[in-house]
Amino acid sequence: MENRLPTIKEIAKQLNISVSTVSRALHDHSSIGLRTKTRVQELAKKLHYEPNQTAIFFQQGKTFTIGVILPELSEAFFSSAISGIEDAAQKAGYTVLMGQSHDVVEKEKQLIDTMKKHRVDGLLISISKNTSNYEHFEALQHYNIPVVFFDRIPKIPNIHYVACNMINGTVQAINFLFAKGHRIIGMINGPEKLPAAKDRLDGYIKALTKSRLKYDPALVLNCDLTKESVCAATEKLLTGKRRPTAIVTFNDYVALDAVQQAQKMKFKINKDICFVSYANLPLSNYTAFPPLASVEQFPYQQGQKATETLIDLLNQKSNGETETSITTYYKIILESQLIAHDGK
Amino acid sequence: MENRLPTIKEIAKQLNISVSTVSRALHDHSSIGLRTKTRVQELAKKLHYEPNQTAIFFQQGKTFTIGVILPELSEAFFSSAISGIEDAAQKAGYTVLMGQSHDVVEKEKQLIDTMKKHRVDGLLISISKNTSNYEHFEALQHYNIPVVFFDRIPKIPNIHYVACNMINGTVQAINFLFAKGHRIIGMINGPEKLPAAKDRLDGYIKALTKSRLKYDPALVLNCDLTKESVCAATEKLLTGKRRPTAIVTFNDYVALDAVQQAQKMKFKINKDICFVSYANLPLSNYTAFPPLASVEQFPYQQGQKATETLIDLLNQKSNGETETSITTYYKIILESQLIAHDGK
DNA sequence: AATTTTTTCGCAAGCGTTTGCATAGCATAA
DNA sequence: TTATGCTATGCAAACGCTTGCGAAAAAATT
Repeated sequence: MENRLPTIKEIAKQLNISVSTVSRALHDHSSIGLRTKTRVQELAKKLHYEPNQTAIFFQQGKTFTIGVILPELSEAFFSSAISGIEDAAQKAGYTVLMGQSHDVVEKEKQLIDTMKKHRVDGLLISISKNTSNYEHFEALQHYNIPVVFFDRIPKIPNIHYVACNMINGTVQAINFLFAKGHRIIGMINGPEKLPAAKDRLDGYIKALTKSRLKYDPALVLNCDLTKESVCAATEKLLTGKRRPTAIVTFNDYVALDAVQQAQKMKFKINKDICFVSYANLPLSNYTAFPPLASVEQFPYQQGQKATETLIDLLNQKSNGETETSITTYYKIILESQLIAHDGK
Repeated sequence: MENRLPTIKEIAKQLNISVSTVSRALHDHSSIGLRTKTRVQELAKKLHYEPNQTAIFFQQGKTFTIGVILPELSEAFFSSAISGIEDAAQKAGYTVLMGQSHDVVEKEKQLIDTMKKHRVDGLLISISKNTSNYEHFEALQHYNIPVVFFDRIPKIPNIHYVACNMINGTVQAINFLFAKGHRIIGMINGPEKLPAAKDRLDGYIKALTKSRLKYDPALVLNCDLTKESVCAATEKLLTGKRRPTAIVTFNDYVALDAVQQAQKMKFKINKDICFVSYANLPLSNYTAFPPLASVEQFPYQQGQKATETLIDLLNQKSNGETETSITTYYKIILESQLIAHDGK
């Protein structure tokens, strides 16, 4: 009952032909006679033959596998992204190997190692928020394995990436609030290091200037996304000298925490104080006081797009474009979009 | 600049020794002299040598990869589960290859094929809700590749699985409502086909009987989880002859939709009508009228546990236990648990 | 019938690694 | 000195498959 999987060698022996003939027959090669072709194919089916991909991968030096490294699979943003990635990969005949860094740099390095050893054809990476040293990414260049970063992009030149432009979304958000009559608008931003936080701030300043409102740094606070820091920031804003009538928060979770804190401080939501945020989570539809609007970042599409460009790169590579000829780096920016939650 | 990755053969040539010596040196084999060992290791480091896993996989017939097939990555339950899976796999030195079936059977079959071809060492599967024909799973037995099902289990004998017992959780839920004085308790269940739905119903009946309440089939409705069907079910329950004062819903999303519908019908939530559900999503903390309580199904732990038992099986296999000797099938049941949301 | 073309197939190398076995060199013990 | 035992290394096969090239067989053309 030793159920060894059948190989083409097996088939060849049983049919008294050579393995090369079997191989070609299974690939419907033109140089194989119809008679033997069908004989081979029938026996293959009968034996439940399945080509050993590991042998093929090895033989061809290509695995049709793309590695994905991201911080946290259970986070809504990333689970949408990975969903888009997997869909796009599946469509192109690739499978995805994945690992989560949990935002710890050491794990991120390990994962890169694993992926390298697995000989993934390419890599999709959203970097850990604690990563400030990028040499393990740069090392990948030596190995000639294409990388497309998404969402969380390292600050190094000459990389491919797809990200969502938060600036425009932020501008939309501010304009939205401006149109509603708000003139003092605060912001609870994320960790300063995050590029995503910088984008938001840039958009914030840009929109204010356009609306001829003055930019007051005291109205912008950073938080580390923990509930405590969000509450602290909220409290500080709402007790400050210039009390904002609206606050833009880093994401929906921050918004929810901030709302709670504001309520605790006896502020009337959407009356004394309004919130606008990012992410556009579905839950917004259900909560008591969802942000008035939320900037959608299209995680699924980001994942999808990143995968598609990676596969593009892979095709270029196999089409003989030498590495040196690849001088263009994909820098794909999706536009974020403000989604207003029509307050019934 | 043709950046071919260095091989052990390269190293051998440069050092004028044989590949086997290099191989052994890199593995710190005892039969290699210290002198050559260090020479090899140093050159390897200098050349940035990385063993070609694909060759090793092929050679060893083991990939240290486990395949995961589940319906939808972006669903909260599954994204938690996959997070647990990945963590457990990573800990054991495995990587995970994954695909989503989007609940379409054909894709599920394809994925199994892909996984088979990739020669994953084992498989973790949560089946599509539309799967009623299980032969593509049974075929896996022939290939001697271990499978552990989780959460959504096919109804076939002799399989390994880990699931969460919804019966107890349901009993807890009903008892919880009973203790609050409710005597007419409705249920908006999921699709009848789903075993998960059966569990809930079983628990429902069991608890009612224990509390000496009579089981009224009119109080239990099935829905297909779409908003429309949920609303329809809610309306039907709330306009029925015996109007329930509490409703147990299939999951938190269903609960939220039902709450909306009830509000639209001018019912006062938590006064005229109460809700209890499943999933225990974090968002419950934020919504205006979260279910009074929710049955936690521990998706992360399920994923983790499933992975651990799969790896157990793999170890048994490599330890020479013949397949015939494996007569015991793991049937691991986690107990669900009612989490009350202390209504402040 | 002789020759060319086409069809159909086999040989063998190669992909990178591991590993059982053989074999040098060399020191130690008899 | 010779036999014995290590130590350190090399040889070669094996894993399953693909593919360039050559060759036999069959068919078509003179």
